[in-house]
Amino acid sequence: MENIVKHFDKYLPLNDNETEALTSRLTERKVKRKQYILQEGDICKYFTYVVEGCFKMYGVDSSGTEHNLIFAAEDEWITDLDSLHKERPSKLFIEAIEPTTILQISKGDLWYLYTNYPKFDRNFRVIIEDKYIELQNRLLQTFSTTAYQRYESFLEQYPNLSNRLPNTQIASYLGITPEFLSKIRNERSSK
Amino acid sequence: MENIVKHFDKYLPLNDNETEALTSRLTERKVKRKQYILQEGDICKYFTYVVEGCFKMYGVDSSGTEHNLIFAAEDEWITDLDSLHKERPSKLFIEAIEPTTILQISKGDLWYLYTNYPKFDRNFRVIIEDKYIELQNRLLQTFSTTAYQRYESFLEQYPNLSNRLPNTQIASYLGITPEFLSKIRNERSSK
DNA sequence: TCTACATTAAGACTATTTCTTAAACTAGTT
DNA sequence: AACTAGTTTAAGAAATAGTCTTAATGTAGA
Repeated sequence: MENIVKHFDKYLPLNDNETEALTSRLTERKVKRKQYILQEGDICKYFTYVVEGCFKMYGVDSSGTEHNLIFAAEDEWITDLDSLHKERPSKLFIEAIEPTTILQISKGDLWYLYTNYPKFDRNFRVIIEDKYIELQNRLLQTFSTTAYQRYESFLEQYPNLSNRLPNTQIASYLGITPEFLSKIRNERSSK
Repeated sequence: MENIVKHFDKYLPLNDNETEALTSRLTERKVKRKQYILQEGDICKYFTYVVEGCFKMYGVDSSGTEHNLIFAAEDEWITDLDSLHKERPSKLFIEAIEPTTILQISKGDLWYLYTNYPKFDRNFRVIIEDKYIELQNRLLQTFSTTAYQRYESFLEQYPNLSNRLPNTQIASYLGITPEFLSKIRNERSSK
């Protein structure tokens, strides 16, 4: 719980009331490698904060291929906002890549916080805005650069993740096959 | 100004104080077709609400090709959040596709509203969340479907825009050439 | 009315990426 | 410590979605 309180220090830090209101509504869970916290068809019930470990969120296309939308490691939030908000079945999976510890808040409790402690509106506004920026840059890159360049920027932007994740997962994030990523890495190291 | 006040009725409606605080900080502008409200290299200063007309926001790649990230028509917000927040030069252009009327609020004034009227934190949190969902679905589609399918969903999701926009602009949004979009349209109509 | 731009067409083309197979390696699990 | 499943590299052949080119026609803005 310390982590998440410190987490908010990056935004508007929480006072004692707010801290209590938040922590009393969080549930800690341990999730094993390859375990899901959301599967396609489920309605997403929680906003999840990662204390330790790492998730991937991905969709599966008609031919069964996984496409990683985003990773979430320590000190990051993850959820399927679409499903959470609109209470419709998710098109996505959220799966642990490592043994992971999380704190979860249910939609109802989160709404309670929003209504009674406006600071959460503020803090989550900024959190989402940052995620939006990330996603927008990613989309622009996807349109306007080659897989080689996208791998380069991935390494730059997420140096910690790039050591930690299997290349299959990185390939899926970049939108290519693992074999092709291997070629890119080969090309890279030889120059 | 009526429009924008009504706009907030979709979220938490504004009371008289909030309405006054907002409207007194908005500047109305008329923008001609092909005129920019943001160019690459500028630092984005405003959050812009579209009263009437339509913008495209796009990036230009190393070979000079434009890639449309998003359109914004009546009753929508547009800005380069990255540049606005971090006060760094934008990588994007925001250009009017039609003669357009807008209401703009400066970053400073927006921050003032956030600080003094928490409802704006709430409302913009929800606005951004919706945009985030849109972007996430778009990214997933880009990875997992063909241009044909993406065109289909574009027509479904933005029926009004699809009549209004030149196909060159739609092609740029889909990440293909206008010639290829023409092929897709041809294929479509013949079945 | 003029002019620039948008659309359609159609065929040739190609670059990027996938597919396939296979061998070597690595890390998680018991 | 051994087993097993999954990961990485390799390399050549193959596919294909999408581009390029040219050109004629259509359309909307000024």
